[in-house]
Amino acid sequence: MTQPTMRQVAERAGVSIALVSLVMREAPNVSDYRRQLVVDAAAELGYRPNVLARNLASRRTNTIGVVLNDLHNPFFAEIIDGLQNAADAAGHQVLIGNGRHSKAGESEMLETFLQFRVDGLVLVGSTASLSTIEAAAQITPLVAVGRTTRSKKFDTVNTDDKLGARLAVEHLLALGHSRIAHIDGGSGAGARARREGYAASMTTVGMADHISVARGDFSEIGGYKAARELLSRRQVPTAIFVANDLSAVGALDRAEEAGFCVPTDMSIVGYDNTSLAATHHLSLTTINQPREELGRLAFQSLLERLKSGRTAAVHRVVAPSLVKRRTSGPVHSREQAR
Amino acid sequence: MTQPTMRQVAERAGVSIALVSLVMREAPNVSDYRRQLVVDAAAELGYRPNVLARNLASRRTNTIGVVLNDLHNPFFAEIIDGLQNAADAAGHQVLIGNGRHSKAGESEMLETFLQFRVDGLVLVGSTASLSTIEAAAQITPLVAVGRTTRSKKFDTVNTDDKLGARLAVEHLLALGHSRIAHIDGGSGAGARARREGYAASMTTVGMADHISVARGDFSEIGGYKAARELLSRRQVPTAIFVANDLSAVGALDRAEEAGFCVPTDMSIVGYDNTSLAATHHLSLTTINQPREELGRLAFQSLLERLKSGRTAAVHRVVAPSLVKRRTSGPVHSREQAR
DNA sequence: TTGTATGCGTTATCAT
DNA sequence: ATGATAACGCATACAA
Repeated sequence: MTQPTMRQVAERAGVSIALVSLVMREAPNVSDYRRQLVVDAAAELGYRPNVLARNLASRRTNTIGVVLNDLHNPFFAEIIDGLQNAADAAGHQVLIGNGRHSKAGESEMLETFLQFRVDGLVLVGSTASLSTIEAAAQITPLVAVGRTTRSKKFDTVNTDDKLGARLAVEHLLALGHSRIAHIDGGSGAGARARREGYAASMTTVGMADHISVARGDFSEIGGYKAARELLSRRQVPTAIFVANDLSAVGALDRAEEAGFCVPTDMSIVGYDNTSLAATHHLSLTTINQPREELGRLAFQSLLERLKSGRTAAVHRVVAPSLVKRRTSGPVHSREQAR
Repeated sequence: MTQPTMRQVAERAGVSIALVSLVMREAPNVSDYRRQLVVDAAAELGYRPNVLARNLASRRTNTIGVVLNDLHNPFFAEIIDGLQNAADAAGHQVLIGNGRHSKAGESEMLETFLQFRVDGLVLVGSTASLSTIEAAAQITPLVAVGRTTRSKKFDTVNTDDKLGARLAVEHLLALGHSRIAHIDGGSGAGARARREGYAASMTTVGMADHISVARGDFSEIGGYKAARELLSRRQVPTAIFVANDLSAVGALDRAEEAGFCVPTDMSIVGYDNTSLAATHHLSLTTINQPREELGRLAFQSLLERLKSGRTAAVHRVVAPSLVKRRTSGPVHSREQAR
């Protein structure tokens, strides 16, 4: 149960601890002969470097911490994929912490990672306060994904959510809809921009009167409840733009439960273009976010601060796109008359 | 950027480093007066304990590592929920590593956690070789979730998958089906037990002739492809029992794409009862696995080894149950004639 | 209750 | 190319 140390490897190989250290770090100036001695001794003993000691001494951990907030949303899984590919290529470890949808949980994870002295921090879908994030960014390079709040202290990577919302609204307008409602993401990351983009687009085309927003929370059940409220309002919408795919599924459920046929009686457009939306069964019209690229760019931001010592904040924005599927269609005359 | 240490806190508070250490660990025998001195000094300096140094010195990390293999499957997210609740209550940190569906990735994550000297390891949905796992279990307490392989070296927590498969088959039999096919999980965790349970149940009721298995891999696309193959066989099944929900969605997609109406022409039963299956839109008949309990029990196993020093392996099994929804129904006469 | 001293397993500097 | 040795930041036995 007690693991061998460099000391024991050194003794067995008949060399100094320093040399073992050099071999472990694959230093160039070690004779092949002694290197082999050390490698063999280590293998025989089952030596495994103690990363705690190594990181303590070297003052680097070669690890970046990712604070996630919703393990249930495939959107985040896909961001991690991109992030991890990039980190792997650069030889960095990725550790994931679960913020569990709560500010407290998120702060706790943040603190844990800071105590671990990670080299960098990635916050994805964070709802922590700006001051919390900035405080952490003071300590270590930090990038927030999907958060539009701009700060001079940390980097951000996100989709142009206002544009995304506009694409959704314009798609529905083109299909003849006017009573287009929105289920938002509450105080979640990116929710505000999508909500504002929706309102702005509606206003631009002279449909400010039809602006109708129900509060959601980016969860499936949140979408369900919001749809229930929306469909019981005096002015029933003919289309709903939902702030993310997960909520859109909930909204879809409620709409069908209430007897609406999608897309005949009701069009629904989601946001994210997760694997969920792509399933043939759902076939959800949605706004694509380039998820892997978001992850990749996040790591790139970190790397720039780590390697090049960049300190000025960089805010990267990627473009969303419309993905037409089966949950949106032309407005129906029966609906028009409702 | 360079963080304060205990030394500086001690100087500022006018006490010894040891006393600062005591205060940080909330030791009982410290005078209120000095405690306050230390607490204030720490706050003023923005002191944050260095977990690397702490863990190195104390030889405990208070952290357990979880190796996940599929971030995209909500099934795992729900296990983590249960695990994390239990760990929180016991004051343990949880760090997650992504094995990324590959043996190599999983081994790498395992190694990373071992180098971090985590107090315990949880493998969920692992496909690593028995020897790899046993080697790790030699070093630190380890529990595998969803892996039926029994070993004397590590604990396991899993659902009785043979029973689960039987429940699925019996449900379909009761609906009048006889040509019941199975899409398996390939070499994935739990796949074998479900496949064997399926075959055994079919045999028991004298339907060994109708045993028909297509290879999947627990992924959505895997389910899609397997269904495509199944539906093109000479004997087209009237029902499919799929090894997990995610694959069942893929199978459902393919069935509908091929013109089958579910459940009229084709019944589909999944496995896991993830949030996915529960959506009104899918409403997938499935076998429930008590996911949070799996997570809770996993942590409990670890805790027993950690606290009580248990060393004998314990294998916990929980019972699955059938959840009837809308993707399964009585066999249709037209189908019978096919 | 508080302080002193040693060790945890590395890295890294400086000799040789 | 290799070895001694001083950090790294903290915990902990022991002393006071």
